[in-house]
Amino acid sequence: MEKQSLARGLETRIANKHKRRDHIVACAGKIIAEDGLEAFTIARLAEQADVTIPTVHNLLGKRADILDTLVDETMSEVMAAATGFNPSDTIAAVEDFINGLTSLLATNESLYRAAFIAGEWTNYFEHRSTTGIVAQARNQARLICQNAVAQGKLEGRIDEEQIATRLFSSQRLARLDWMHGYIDLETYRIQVLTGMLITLCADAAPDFKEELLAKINALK
Amino acid sequence: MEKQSLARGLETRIANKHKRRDHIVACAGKIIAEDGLEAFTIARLAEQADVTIPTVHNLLGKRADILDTLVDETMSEVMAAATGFNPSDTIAAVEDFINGLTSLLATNESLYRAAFIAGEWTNYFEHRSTTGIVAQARNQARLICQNAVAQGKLEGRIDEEQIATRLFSSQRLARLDWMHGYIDLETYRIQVLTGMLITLCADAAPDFKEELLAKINALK
DNA sequence: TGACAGTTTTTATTAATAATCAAATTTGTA
DNA sequence: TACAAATTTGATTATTAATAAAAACTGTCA
Repeated sequence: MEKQSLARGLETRIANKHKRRDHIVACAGKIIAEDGLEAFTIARLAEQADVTIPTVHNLLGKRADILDTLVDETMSEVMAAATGFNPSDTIAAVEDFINGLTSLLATNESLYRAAFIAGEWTNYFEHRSTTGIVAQARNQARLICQNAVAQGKLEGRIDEEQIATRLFSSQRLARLDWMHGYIDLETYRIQVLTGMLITLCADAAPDFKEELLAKINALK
Repeated sequence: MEKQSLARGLETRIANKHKRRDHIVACAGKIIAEDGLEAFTIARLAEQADVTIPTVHNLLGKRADILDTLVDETMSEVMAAATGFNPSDTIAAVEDFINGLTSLLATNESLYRAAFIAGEWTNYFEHRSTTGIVAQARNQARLICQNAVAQGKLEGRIDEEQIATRLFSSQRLARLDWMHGYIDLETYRIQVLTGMLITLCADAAPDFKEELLAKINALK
């Protein structure tokens, strides 16, 4: 009896609450995408979402929480886009990875930039963590390396973990430059690709190295 | 006559002003080093420096200007420490570079971390700029590569500019991890070294590659 | 040394922002 | 329509950056 009384309309309310919450998060992304992180104030967000400031806080918590939410949601899209390549064809895997990623980013470049900036700000990419986007990216790099070693494309004279680390780094560093607006998305793509291929060169068996060099020099 | 009147005691005043200014900047570094950028408020700075808030503003301008000043001063030390190696001995040059740099950072690790954090925040490392610490680091990397190519250590099958870019990147990325507190200074040193040596491997002539591999595997 | 011209510091104040609480309102259901 | 509970909001507090104008101080020279 009491339970029924408590539950009266609760489910519907929760569903509505989520809708309103999502709307506010979308507005947050829009503000940051348009005018940067500096412009992202609670007052501005409330205005944009057509609610009052306390409502924003009630639904999403404090400013940092709102950024966390935005970053979380955006990064799950990014994660999804950066998978699905076939790790056994080393060069194709590298290409598919970065092409998939930049294709997604291109769909709303300023929003994704905003989310990455917010992510850096909130320490989302704390790379010791064993879950999340960083761990996933590292695992993908490792997988590519393991396959390449197994196929004799890499000689194994350098620890494959080291190679994987550098593959991952290529992607990370270029992304930072794109995020800061130093380079555009296409340059980002090329730099990641070049960086990864050069890294692979360091331990490549002769035939594979020829293949890599041809690719690298075609990219210039 | 009027000029003399204007100049009355001016030089002494300017000297004193600089002293007071320097003291405040030092306090700023101390605060950030101890409690991070978040703790760095004008009120806290004024208290630490034993002056009032308007004095801080009068001597150093707005908050962002204070950070700029701190970063500028710290980075000129860093620049000085990261030079002076002999670029013709490739491996030694790489080692001297990173050893010189980390030795300096070790003298006041938290302060330097603070300055790098502030520098990222103020976009000090905007890497398109053709002057400053970024350009210098890139030029050093380029110099090392040019020497290596000239000596036949690198085969020149990969554009030496690309190799230089990756040498520079190795340093930059590891430094970011150190700055964020993900890795300690010694790990930073090892990672830069490993990254640079692996990069050189990608285009190394056979003999030089053996030398590099020996170094890399000794580092693990 | 003392007056003073100009610099420096400070008191007082403004403006912007994040965050919270209790009161008023709205919502979904029976 | 009435109700219980969730939601929103007006009002308010606290923190911070920044500034203007008055007060205090400083270094020099007669």
